[in-house]
Amino acid sequence: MELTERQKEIIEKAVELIAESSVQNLTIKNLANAIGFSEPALYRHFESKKEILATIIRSFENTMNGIHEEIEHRNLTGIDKLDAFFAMRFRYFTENPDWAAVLMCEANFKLDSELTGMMLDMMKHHRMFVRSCLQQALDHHQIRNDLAFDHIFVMTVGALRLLVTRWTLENHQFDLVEEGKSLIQSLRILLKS
Amino acid sequence: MELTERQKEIIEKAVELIAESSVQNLTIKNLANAIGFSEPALYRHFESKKEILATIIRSFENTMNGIHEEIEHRNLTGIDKLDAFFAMRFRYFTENPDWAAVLMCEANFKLDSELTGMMLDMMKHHRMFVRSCLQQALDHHQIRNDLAFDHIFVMTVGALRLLVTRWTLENHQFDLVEEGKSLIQSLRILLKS
DNA sequence: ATCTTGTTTGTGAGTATTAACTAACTATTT
DNA sequence: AAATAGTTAGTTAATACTCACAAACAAGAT
Repeated sequence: MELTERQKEIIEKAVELIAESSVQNLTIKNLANAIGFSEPALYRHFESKKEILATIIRSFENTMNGIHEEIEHRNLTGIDKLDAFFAMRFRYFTENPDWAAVLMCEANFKLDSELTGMMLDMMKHHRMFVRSCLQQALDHHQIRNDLAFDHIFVMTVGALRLLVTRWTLENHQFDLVEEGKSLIQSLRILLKS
Repeated sequence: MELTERQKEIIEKAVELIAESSVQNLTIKNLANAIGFSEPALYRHFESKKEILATIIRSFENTMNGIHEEIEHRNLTGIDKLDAFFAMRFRYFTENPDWAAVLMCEANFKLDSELTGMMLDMMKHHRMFVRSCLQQALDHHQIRNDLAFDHIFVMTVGALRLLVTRWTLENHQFDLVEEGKSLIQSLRILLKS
């Protein structure tokens, strides 16, 4: 799981290439050219193209785990936890916009059923975390209880997801962190009990 | 723009193949095999692979235009118009689940910049329609006015989009029309003034 | 009825290009 | 002398697409 500097450089460039258009743009040749060495050199650092994609998923998972840990350290509950989580996510995406473009679109990993599985697992983790926060918020009467739980979930996550998608399609022309904060504020107003 | 029966069959199969995994699964060979004729036979009906993808986008656009026309016939306003629009969309997706999977993911058309442009245009149209409905709803005081317009938009569309995405990922294991209706109901409750 | 002619829709055999990946070798550092 | 990280020159398979040809069918003229 420890990556060498060269490996980090490779997956960074790979993410760049995928973000530029799509996974169809990630070829060994393109990737090697982007880094500035020959195709076979790539195979000194990764077994296969699939392994590169798998590493991208694992790296992102690692980052998200880091965010989760930091969140747990802060002893927040319910809606404040969720708030902090999304704020940190937006900050990460702002610093790594290509990663946002690549990972918001699961189609990029449909090359292989194993990769698709990894992607679904990650999404499940994310979903469970958000749901637990929302459940906690409900339990603490931080949010209204006249709505189906699933609807609250889908509105919250759907709105925030779409914000990121728009930010990507509009070439990062607005401040995701600020807009995100503001959107979460609106969600809090709507959902408060 | 008029398609022959054979052409309709071809794009239907093409959509099936893309939905099955992704656009990477759409090759001339796969498509010809799925239909049951040889590769060159395809070129009797479409100039190129790109033309097949463009036809998919245009067909969907046509369907959506049909929905828009029918909506206009009903003389609905604001939130009722939006309601009817999404209900019809969900009905269409239920009857054509593969089309939902293919068209909810713009990455499937990043093969070519022209296709990407067509896709963005279609999304823009969609966005403008929804925004006009929401603006009308605001003007008629059907929805609360203490929230940023963009936030209302992103919550509404984001929630409904995510519902479709989940429905696709979960292999259509719930009734999209019913769940959609129920979600719209919740949105109306939240947003009413 | 049949011959001619043209159109439509298919075929088998091929093209050029590009994909992921490998083998054998070399320069550099440890 | 051994591991590391690169090279050139390949391989094999798949890609989108083309070409020359053929079967099927539908008029229209004889």
